[in-house]
Amino acid sequence: MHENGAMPASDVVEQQEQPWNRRRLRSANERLLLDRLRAHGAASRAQLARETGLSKPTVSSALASLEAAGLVREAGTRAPERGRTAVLYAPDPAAGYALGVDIGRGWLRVAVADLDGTVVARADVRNRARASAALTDLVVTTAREVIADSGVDAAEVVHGVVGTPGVYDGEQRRVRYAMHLPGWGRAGLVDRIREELGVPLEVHNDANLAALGEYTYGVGAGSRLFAYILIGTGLGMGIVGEGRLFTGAHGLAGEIGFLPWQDRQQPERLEDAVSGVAVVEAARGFGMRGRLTAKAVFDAARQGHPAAARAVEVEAERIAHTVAAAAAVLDPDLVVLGGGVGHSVDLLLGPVRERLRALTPLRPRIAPSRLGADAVLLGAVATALDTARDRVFERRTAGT
Amino acid sequence: MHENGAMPASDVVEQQEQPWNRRRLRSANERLLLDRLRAHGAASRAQLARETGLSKPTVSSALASLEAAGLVREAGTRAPERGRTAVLYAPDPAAGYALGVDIGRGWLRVAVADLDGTVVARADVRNRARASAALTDLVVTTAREVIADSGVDAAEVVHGVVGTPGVYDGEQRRVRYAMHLPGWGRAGLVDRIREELGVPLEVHNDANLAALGEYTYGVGAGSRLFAYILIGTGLGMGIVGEGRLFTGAHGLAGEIGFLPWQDRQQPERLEDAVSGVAVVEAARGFGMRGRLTAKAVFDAARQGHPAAARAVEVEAERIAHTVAAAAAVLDPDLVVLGGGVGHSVDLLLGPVRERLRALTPLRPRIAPSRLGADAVLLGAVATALDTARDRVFERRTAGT
DNA sequence: GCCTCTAGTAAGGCTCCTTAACTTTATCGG
DNA sequence: CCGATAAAGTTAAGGAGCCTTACTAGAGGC
Repeated sequence: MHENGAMPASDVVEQQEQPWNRRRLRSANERLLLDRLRAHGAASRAQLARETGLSKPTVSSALASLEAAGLVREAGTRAPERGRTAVLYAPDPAAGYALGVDIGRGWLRVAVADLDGTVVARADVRNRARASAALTDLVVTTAREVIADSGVDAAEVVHGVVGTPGVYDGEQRRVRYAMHLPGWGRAGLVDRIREELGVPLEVHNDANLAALGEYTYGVGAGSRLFAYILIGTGLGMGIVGEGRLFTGAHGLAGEIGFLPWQDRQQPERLEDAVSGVAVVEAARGFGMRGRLTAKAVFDAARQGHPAAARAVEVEAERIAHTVAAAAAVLDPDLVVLGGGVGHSVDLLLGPVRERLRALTPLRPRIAPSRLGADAVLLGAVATALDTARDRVFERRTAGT
Repeated sequence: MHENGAMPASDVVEQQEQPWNRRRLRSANERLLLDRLRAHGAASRAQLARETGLSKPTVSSALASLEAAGLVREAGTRAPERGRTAVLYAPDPAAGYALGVDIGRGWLRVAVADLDGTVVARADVRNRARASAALTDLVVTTAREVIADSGVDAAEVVHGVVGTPGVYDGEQRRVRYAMHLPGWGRAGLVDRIREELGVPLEVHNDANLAALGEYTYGVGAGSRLFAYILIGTGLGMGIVGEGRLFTGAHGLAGEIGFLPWQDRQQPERLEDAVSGVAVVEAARGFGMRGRLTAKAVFDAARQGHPAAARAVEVEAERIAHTVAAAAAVLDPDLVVLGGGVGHSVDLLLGPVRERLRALTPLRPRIAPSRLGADAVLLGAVATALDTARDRVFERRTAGT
């Protein structure tokens, strides 16, 4: 189910098939401690011993190894009610860095984060590239600049994730179904970026990453299963269950642009009916004139313009249809609306909920995106961090 | 995501949080060997050592422990090209037994299987119960009979799984949304069965179990992600990814009866439009007369009856709509059609595929159920076996 | 009969965990 | 100010389980 772009993360299943010799035991316990520190924050050795069930000497020695490997560092002290003050340990965020890239139609965004997930450098650049070479160049130079800005040695950037519309086909080494990015479907582009940057890269669908971003940093935190609906130039959905992406058999899960949809009017594909363009078309249909954008229509609706208001109603109904279909198939506990319409979700939320009541008895919580335009970038960072943490651990403990 | 009915399987996540002391290492290696034997069949000690990466002495001693615990037994010999003949070991199927129950509207089916998955006893009984007490009694007495038939000591039946329409609500201790089973929604019924049988029980949705059945014993084997659509009195879908059930946030995933559906005609809910009853209604609408059943309509269509043929066409279109929605959201590599219409899938398959071409560019493989009416029962058995194997391993290795 | 090849066992050593006792350092109460 | 107490952390002894090496057991080829 985990359809990585390239450079797949170390295969968990195979690792579990490995036998349990002593070396793996040691490493498993070090890993246990490190994960605990990441999840619950700094802690003393005695505390870790109590919480993990390991003995105090074991914790001491494992922590010493982790510190020697640069994975963990002292982080202040804490005085208990009475007794000796405890020395606290915390993961060293500077043990490695991850790179996140969001290649969108209008903007290219790049960020570098440390292992704590703190973004240490970032750039947002207009994407005016109209050919594949220009785009790859832009990505490479921007990424280099951001890494330079961060003051981090390039070799410390352990892993990167690129978000893009469409789906990366690892065999043909190219992105498919990315209609809105000119030239971006050519083969070998990602390989070129990877080579020039010297960083292992994965490529993922932007809606999927946005979902992961909302899960890690946003409104999806703690959800058992939620769907992120990205409504912009295109239409996409990302699904996150138990903190992991649900990508389907071929990486096409959530391609809700393909949902069947027979309107009274023309549009045959749902994508054409829900995306930003459709709002404009609907507004025109109801009699609005002038140079319209989706944003303009929403703004007009907010001011009480009747044709715009009706266009928004139509859009809400279509979104409700999408949500209803997703709810019936997936049973999420949360649906997040994001993408280009993010700014206008306040207008849509009420009507969508109302239409939904008429469509289905299932009513998942519906919430606007908290991260807005940053969702994809932060999702890319979060995903890159996941494997970066593994890689750093492996690299640094292997040397010992 | 794993919404068990009750008596949840040992929580994997918590187990992974446990520290790795030597006892767990031993047990992990024994487990590794046992799983390998189950997956790839009988093997010698030397062979296991080569394949798992453990040393020969370790394999020998672990296998000796497993044999002493009754989990593994000698299973003949094999002579290599030259050299000493090897003694083969295989999992002992008689180390424990699992119980599967399928509570359907028309039939109650019960089976007992050994740890190899071989059904050792089975009964199919008409379900004429019209009240909750009668149904629970029928389940209990039938299960007792089957266990007695199998010649297995009741204490050796380690785990059971019950399949039913609807969804089990573990908090309220009752089955919800099971419209077609009179009285079956009352609270505490499952607890009563569990008590009277003295077997730990889980309850799962029938479509979900059917999907698992097709995955384990049927046409879904090896699929990365597939959906089983159960079309009978009701309409349901089970989703299996990487061999595990996908149940959604509240166990309602695949409740495609709730898919939005606006037909030119009346039915508002898809369930009413696709189920067996709907076929009959459609046939009547096209002018068929007499006492009709779904089966009768399909038979007539096979004979060339024009109204019946048109009713089947309509049904195919509705199924195609369902498949298209599932495909867009989930991206399965396989969709299995089963349930009451199972016998008539040959008639539907062609038209469904044809309609699908018009609806969406995504075209997962569509196949008829291989297990037919046994899918739910075998799925229940397979699910029960999963946890039964764990339980038996824990119980028998704990004593050592 | 001897060689070769594979299966399986025995002995010794290594790693890493645990238990238990001990040291260190803090607060509290007189 | 000093001993009692309590918590943090270390040291030392012991043990469980794995690996390596070296061996024995049994089957076939020459």
